[in-house]
Amino acid sequence: MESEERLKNSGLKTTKSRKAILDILIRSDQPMAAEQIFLVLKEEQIAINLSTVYRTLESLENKDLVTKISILDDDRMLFEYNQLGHRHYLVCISCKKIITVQNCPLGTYEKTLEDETHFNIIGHKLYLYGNCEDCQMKNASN
Amino acid sequence: MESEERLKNSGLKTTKSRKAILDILIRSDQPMAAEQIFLVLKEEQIAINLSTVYRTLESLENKDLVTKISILDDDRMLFEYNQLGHRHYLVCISCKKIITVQNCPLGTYEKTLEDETHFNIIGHKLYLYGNCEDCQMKNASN
DNA sequence: TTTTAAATGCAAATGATTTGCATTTGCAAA
DNA sequence: TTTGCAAATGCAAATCATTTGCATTTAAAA
Repeated sequence: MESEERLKNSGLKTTKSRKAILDILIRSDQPMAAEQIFLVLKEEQIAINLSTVYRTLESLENKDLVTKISILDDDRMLFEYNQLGHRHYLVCISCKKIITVQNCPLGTYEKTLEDETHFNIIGHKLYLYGNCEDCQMKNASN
Repeated sequence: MESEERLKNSGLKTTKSRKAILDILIRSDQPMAAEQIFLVLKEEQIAINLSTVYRTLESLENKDLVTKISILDDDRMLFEYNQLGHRHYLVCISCKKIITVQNCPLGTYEKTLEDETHFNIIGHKLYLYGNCEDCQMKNASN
């Protein structure tokens, strides 16, 4: 219900599409592509047009209810419910599973880099790639 | 000439396309999209098909002569000559300029995360976003 | 209940990338 | 130097993810 609260407070209308899409992203344990969301909606007999899914994700992103991430070797944009906390992504290069990681190893690095480059840094995205436990075992037995 | 050496040693044929594309990436101070490379080739009157640029980049990437990066809010794949050293990317969200950064703030973080998640981590990509000095000044005067 | 702007459905369009196939080319072998 | 052949390329079309235009529907304020 917190997401509906945030939706109401966002200035956007509280539409069926938005509630449904937020709900799916909240229930998902990893970022999803627009078409994946669309397929889940279909499974749940919620008729929403794919173009609406794209539009809705963009609206929600603009209001910070959703964040967009971009994984190398995946052409698609991925979206997740914005849990309002800093996070990184651990990606299995075999099964493509994405695990969110909370702790940030950067410490004061952004500040240090600002001093060196005269950039005004507002954020970062860190993706770590490797093989998950399952795929390690699978690969070892092949 | 080092790149031609690496190309010869890569097992790929040393074709005109490959030499030309590597040369352009080496001369560029930041990662480039396939179409940008294509346009520079055109400017230099080097007739190479756009589909060949795509194919060539993929071949070169497969042989680690080139690396592919993916910046949020840029649909395109970006490519750069693989200087064979770890690096991160500092991206200006206004002018989209990308600056390569050498030092890595992660320290032993990958190892720590491996212990926590039982992943076998093989690498990471770090993108820092902000405004460059030029765009800070430009934005301040608008 | 009405009104209205935002949201949506629909179909088409767009742009980045990939693909199939005929032809050309790099280069190893003779 | 020539030859043969698999890799590479040009070309045009196809594919896929995403966006767009426009008519209709809907959320919510009045």
